[in-house]
Amino acid sequence: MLAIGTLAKKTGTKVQTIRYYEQIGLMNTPGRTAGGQRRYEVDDLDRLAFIRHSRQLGFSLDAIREMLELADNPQYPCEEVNQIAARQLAEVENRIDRLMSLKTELSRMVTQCQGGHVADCRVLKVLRDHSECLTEHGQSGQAGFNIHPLV
Amino acid sequence: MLAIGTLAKKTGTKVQTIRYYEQIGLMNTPGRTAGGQRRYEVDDLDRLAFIRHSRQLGFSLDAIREMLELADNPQYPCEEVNQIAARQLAEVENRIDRLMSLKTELSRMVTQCQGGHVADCRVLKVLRDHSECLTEHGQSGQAGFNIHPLV
DNA sequence: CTCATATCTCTAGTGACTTGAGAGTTTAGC
DNA sequence: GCTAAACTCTCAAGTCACTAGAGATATGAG
Repeated sequence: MLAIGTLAKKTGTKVQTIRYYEQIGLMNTPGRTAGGQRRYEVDDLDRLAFIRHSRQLGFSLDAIREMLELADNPQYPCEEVNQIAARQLAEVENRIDRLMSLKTELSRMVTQCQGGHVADCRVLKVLRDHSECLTEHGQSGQAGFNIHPLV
Repeated sequence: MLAIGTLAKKTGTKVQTIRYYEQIGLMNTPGRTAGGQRRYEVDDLDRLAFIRHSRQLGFSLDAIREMLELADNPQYPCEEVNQIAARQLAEVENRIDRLMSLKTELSRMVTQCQGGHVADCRVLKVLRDHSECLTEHGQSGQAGFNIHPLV
C-alpha cells in the first residue's frame, strides 16, 4: 500500500525513474487505486532497493535484469551471479586505475598554475600538448571505456 | 591540407565525432575541396587534440568550450582556467572514493560466494539488503554524480 | 580510366534517465 | 463535507556525447 512517492523517498529514487523502470520491464506493474495511482507492496520496495543499490555499485540495467531473473529462479547456480560480480569488480578496479592517473595529472596541472595570464597557463599547455602529459592515454577511442563528463 | 580521416587517425577520434564537434561549434568549419570534402589545417589538428585530451581527462564539452574561449583570449587571467581544473580534480577524487567503496563491497561479495544455488547467494543478499553493506551510500540520488554502466 | 577506399549528408539510435505541460487524485485540516 | 495543498497521472521531448547505418559522391593510386 505504498504510493510511488513513498517508494521514491525510501530508496532515494525519483518518481519518474520508478515509472521508467516499470516501462522497461525492470519493475513489475503495480496495482492501482480507483483513481489510477500506483500502489506498491513491500516486495516492490525490496526489488527497487536491489535495483538502486546495484546501480550504485555500477551495474548496468541489463546486468541487473540478468541478476533479477536469476534471483527469480532460485535453483540456478550461484556461479553465474558471481561471474557478473567478478566482471564488475575487474571493471571497477580498471576504472579506479584510470582515475588515479587523471588525478595525478590534474593535481600537477593545478598546483603549477599560480596566477598570471592565460597565455602562459600550465593547464592549457598540458591540455594542448600531449607530450607534457605524464600518464599514458594510448588506447584512446577504445571500445568499452566511456569518457564521462564531470565539469 | 588534411582529410578528415587523417585527422581522425592522428587524434584517435572517429570521423563522425569530428563532424559532430563541428556541428556543435567546437571545431571551426574547415575548408572544402571542389568535391565538397573537408580539408583541415594543422591548427585544426591542434584544436582537436586539445579537445580529445581534455575529454580523456574527463572535462565536459561545455568546460572545454569555456577553456577554448579563454585560450583564444590570452590576456584573460589564468585563474579561471585553473578553477575549472580544480573543480575537475575534486570530482575525480570524489569518484575515486566512491569506486573504492564499491570495490570493497564487490570483493567481499565475490569472496563470500562459493558455489551453491542462487537461493543462498551472498551477492544477491548484499545487493538486496542495504544493511549488509559495509560502505555508505547515504547521499544516493544526489545531483552531479551519474552512475555509470560497467557490465 | 578504373576501382577500392574515403567521404558526404541525413536520420535515427544509445543508456539511463530528466524535464515539463496540463490534467486528475488524494489527504489533512477545518 | 469542503477546500487547498500536495501528490500523481500520461505523454512527449530533451539530455550528453557520441555511434551506426544507408545511400550517394569524391579522391587518388596504379
